[in-house]
Amino acid sequence: MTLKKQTLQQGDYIPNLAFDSVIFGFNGKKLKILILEYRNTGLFALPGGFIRRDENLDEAVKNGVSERTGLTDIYLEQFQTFGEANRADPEPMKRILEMNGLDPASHQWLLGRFVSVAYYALINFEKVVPKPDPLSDGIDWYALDELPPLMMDHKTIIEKALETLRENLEKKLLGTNLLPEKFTMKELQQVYEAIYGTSLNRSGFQRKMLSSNTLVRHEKRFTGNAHKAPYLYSFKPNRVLQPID
Amino acid sequence: MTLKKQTLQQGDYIPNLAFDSVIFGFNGKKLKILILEYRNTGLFALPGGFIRRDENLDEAVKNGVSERTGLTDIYLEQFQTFGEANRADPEPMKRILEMNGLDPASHQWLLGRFVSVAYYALINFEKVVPKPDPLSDGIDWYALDELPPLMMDHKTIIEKALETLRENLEKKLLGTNLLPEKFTMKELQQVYEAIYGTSLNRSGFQRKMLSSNTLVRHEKRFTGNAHKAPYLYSFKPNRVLQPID
DNA sequence: TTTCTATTGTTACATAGTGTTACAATAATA
DNA sequence: TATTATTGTAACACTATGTAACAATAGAAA
Repeated sequence: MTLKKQTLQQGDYIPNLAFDSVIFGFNGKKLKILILEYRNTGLFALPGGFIRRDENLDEAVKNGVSERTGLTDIYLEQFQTFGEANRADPEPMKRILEMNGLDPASHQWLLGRFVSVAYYALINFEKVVPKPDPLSDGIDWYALDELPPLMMDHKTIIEKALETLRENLEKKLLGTNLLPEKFTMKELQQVYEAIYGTSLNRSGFQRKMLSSNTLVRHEKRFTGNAHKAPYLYSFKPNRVLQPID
Repeated sequence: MTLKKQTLQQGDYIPNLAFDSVIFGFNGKKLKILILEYRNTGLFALPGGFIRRDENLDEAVKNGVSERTGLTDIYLEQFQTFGEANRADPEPMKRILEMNGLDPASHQWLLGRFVSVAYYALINFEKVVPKPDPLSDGIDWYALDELPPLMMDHKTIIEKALETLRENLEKKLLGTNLLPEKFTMKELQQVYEAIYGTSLNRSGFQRKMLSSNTLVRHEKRFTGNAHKAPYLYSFKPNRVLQPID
C-alpha cells in the first residue's frame, strides 16, 4: 500500500481496489525483491498503492513502481488479481496508520476489503535507488529464500509472480530486463539459473541462446583474470520488450 | 454485466469493480462463445457481473457463470484485469437501463468507470442450457469468426482469452473440459484444431497424446459407419483439473 | 620465453522429439 | 469376398537437446 499522506482521501481513489508490485532485481548472484518495512511496526509488505478515479490501472502501477525505484522505463507485467474476501486483516493496517500519526477512524476505507491487482517488474538492479513510501521507513532487497514474514497474502503473491516469471522467461526473453545492456553469456546464464532455481548446462545454454538469433555479439570483456576473456552480448533491439507507458 | 433487478443497489457490491466471462464451448466443429444481447438495444456483451462486498472474487464469477450456463462444476481461469480509465462509455449502459424500465439517474454507479477482472470458462457444450441475465433477453453461442459487434472492450477481452487458452492448452490439458468424458482421438484433435485455428498432423497428434501418458483407452465406438471403429479415450482422473470452488 | 591454470567458444556424438509418409487393421457395404 | 473409409502404428528423415570433449586464450607462474 503506497500512498502519500496528503492524498489519503478515499474520494481520490477507486475504493476497495489496490495494486501490489513484485519488483525483481538480480545482483549478479541472486534474484531479489523489494520489500517495504512500515514505520515502527515490524510489518513487511510488497510495494503497492491505489488507483485514482481517472487513472489507468497500468499507469497507477507504473507510477507507483517508479516512485519506489527511481526508474522511469520499467518492464511491468500484470499476472493475477487477488480477490479473496478475507485476504486482509484490518489490525496491521490500523497499527500502520497509528504509527504514522493518522487516525484509523477517519481512514476507515483503508481497513476494509481490497481486491488487489498484482504486477511484477524486472529492473536493472544497479540503477535502482530504492525509496520507502510515505508510511514506511525502510525498503530493501530480499533474496527469495530470505524473505521476512509478510503481511496478508503477499507471500502467495510473490510465489505466483515467480511462477509466472518462469513461464514467461523464454517466451519473452525477460533476461534482458534484469541485466545491464551488455553482458556475458555466463551472466545471462546466471540470471536464468537464479529464476529457475536450478543449474543449467553451459554448453547447451550457449548453443540455445546463440541459435535463438536474438543476441548481438560485441567486443570481449577483459577483466584481468588469467583465462580466456568472454564476449559481451546484447539483445537485438527489436526483441527488447517495451515497458508499459 | 449480469445482475438481478431486485439487487441493483450499489451498496451490495464493491463499487467500480466487475467481472467478465468468456465461456468457451465446442460444438463438434467450432469453438464458440456465449454472448448476451440486451433487451431492445441491439447491444451485445460478454456475460459478467459484480462482486458482493463479502464475496470471494472467484465465487462471484463461478456463480455468475453457473447462472448463465446451468452448470455447477465449471473450469474457470482468470486471465487478465482490464483497467483502462476510459474503457466504458456510459451511453450504452444508460440505454440498457432505460430499456429495462430502470431509471439511470438512480443507478448512477452503473454508469461510471469499472475495472473488470476477466475469466474464461471451458464447458461441455452439450450440457449447457444458456439463460439470459435479468437485463438481457437473449444469450447465444457465437463462433469466434462470427461475433456480433460487442460493447466496450469485450472484443479485446475475447482475443486475450483465446491467446491465454492457446498458451495453456497443452500445459493444462484443457481439452478435457470441452469434451464429454469419453471421446475419440479425432474429437480431441478437432478441439485442438479449433483452439489453435490450424490443422494438425493426425499421426503426430496421436503419437504425442498417447505418449503423454495422460489418456486411458476404453472400448471402441461403433457408429455403423463402414470403416475401422475408433477407440474411446478419457483423461486420467488425477490429471483432470479441478474447477474453482 | 615457456608453461600452467581457469574459463570460454565450439564441436562431436548419442538420444529424444517431431513432421511426414506409408502400411496394416478393420467395420460395414456391395 | 472385394471394396471403401477411417484408424492405429511403424518407418524414416530431420531437428532439438544433454553430455562430454577439445581447442582457444588471458593472464600468472616458472
